[in-house]
Amino acid sequence: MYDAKLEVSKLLAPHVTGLETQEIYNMLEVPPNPEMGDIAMPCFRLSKVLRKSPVQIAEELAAAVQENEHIERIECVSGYLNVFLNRSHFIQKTLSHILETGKGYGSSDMGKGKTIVIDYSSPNIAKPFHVGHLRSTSIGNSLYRIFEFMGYRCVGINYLGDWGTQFGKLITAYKHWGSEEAVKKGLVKELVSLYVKFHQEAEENPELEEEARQWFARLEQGDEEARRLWKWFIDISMEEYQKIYDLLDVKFDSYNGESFYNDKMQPVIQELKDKELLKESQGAMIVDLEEEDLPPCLILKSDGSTLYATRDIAAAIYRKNTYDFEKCIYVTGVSQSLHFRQWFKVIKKMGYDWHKDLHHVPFGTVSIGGEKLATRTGKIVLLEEILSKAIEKTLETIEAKNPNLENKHEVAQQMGVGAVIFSDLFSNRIKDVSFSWDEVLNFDGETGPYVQYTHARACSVLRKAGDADVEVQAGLDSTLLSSEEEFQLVKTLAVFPDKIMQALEDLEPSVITRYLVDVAQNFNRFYHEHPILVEDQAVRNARLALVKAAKSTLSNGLRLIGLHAPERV
RNA sequence: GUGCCCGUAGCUCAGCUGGAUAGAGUGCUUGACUACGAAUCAAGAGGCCAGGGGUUCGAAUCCCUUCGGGCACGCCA
Repeated sequence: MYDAKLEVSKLLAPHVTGLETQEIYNMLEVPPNPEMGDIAMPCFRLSKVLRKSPVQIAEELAAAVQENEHIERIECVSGYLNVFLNRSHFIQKTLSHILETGKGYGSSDMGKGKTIVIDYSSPNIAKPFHVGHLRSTSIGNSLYRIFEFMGYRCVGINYLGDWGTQFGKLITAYKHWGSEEAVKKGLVKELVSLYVKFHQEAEENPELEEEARQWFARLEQGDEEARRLWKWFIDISMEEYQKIYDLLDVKFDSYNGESFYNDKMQPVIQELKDKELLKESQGAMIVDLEEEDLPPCLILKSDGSTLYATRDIAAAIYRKNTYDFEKCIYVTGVSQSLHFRQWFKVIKKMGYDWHKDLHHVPFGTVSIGGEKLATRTGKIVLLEEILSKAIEKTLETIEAKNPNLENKHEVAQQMGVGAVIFSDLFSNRIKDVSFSWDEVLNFDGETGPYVQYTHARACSVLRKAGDADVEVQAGLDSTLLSSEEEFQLVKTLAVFPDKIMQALEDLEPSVITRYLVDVAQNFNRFYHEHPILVEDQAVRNARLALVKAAKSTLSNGLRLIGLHAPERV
């Protein structure tokens, strides 16, 4: 990949005493306004070392530098050295790289031989799948695709909430008020209402709680009826979740949930004892974290039973042994931050230096109309409902604008679902989000459909160009792409690899989402200003090359955030 | 009470390893379809970057503090 910044650093380095090319590289920045240049070097910091004014340094540097094929000209403006790139050279290098790499543009093999474990989605069995779950699912799925694109082997784990006292409650409720027919008919919805009914009834009949405890105990002891019901509830839930995962186009490599670790916690508890980390406190067993400046981590309740930290620790050790990961990533709500910080430290105290490879990737809370989502109060918006509304709206738009589209239902699904995922991945994951129907169902501006539409538009031109597009690479004369819009678009396309790296380092898919809007805007500006399918074959080929490069970038980027890039919409 | 996070245009958000005149989208007011797709493009209005101190040649960005909001702080996950 052509790296203009690197070329500029190489050019400047010999003239700046005491600084390596790499250091210069890190100093370079992009001017706020394109009219000021393409790459800038602020000279203020050098001022102290060189005992000269920044203005003087910039001017001397500009005079000393031999301009070469990479550079058009250099200007000095109040302490900045502003470099204007040789546009046609830059365009030539950048476009040919993108066209050569195509579907692989932006990818790398940096992760070769390394494994990333990503724990995401992880819904609780017998609970409805709502907007809140979408965040973990979409963020985790995108990280999966980003790491995979960069050559890592990824293991996606859906750590299902398939164990715990809620199953005692559910079985109790089922035995009292449920029936096989009702559950078969109502599925998860019926399970939820049984669960809600349990809580209502338990307010007046506390003995129900005791009954639930007993049912859970029977489940733990392997009681046949309890196991059968438990398994059944899981199957019903999974079937429903699977429909949603299919819609979202999200996959997992493992569905090992909480129950998978039931028999893996005792050895861990023993290990903690052997390492003398376990301490009795108020009847419970804890790991003291005072020297880490954290509250203690609870490992065993006073009745001897395990807690979620126990399970997470056992799971982490199992995953390390099984996958030998480079990183293990947990995508959950920000409310669990302390919990992760605590048990990560327990791993550290156990003497595992891979504790530093454990990463919590928190995201903000979803609220609706200022209120938090809660299954119990019924204050939820089901994801299924959102997706179907979005798909429906997309279909209406297609009927209005492109009624002859062949696979309109498939496309409506890809765009409707895309709109929802896109808006979920648009802002920094840590920000709290307020769910709004207007926003999710708005397809103008910074939205998934806008980017997908732009991509389809590019495809449409390439299609109309017919076999001319075969000549695109050979016929590229980059001096013909001389307009501002064309240059800006190429500049935007060129930073795709940087954006992927940033998203990967920050574990932040929104970097890509926002970048795609940037590409689409630049493409549409270009598209609007310059006719592509013109008579002049040379101009036509040059512009087609640009369109093709933009198309590849858009489609690669969309895949990284989990969206489809349909060729016709 | 303690800790962590957030506060930027009416609204939703970028920008936060310090750099030039703080950017998008949306909404509002206008203009552009006999055109390669108007789910588009262009123009306008809209800001004491929550307030106050400090560090610096330079602060939306770093430090301190106040205010406002969220979350968490032992037997739920």
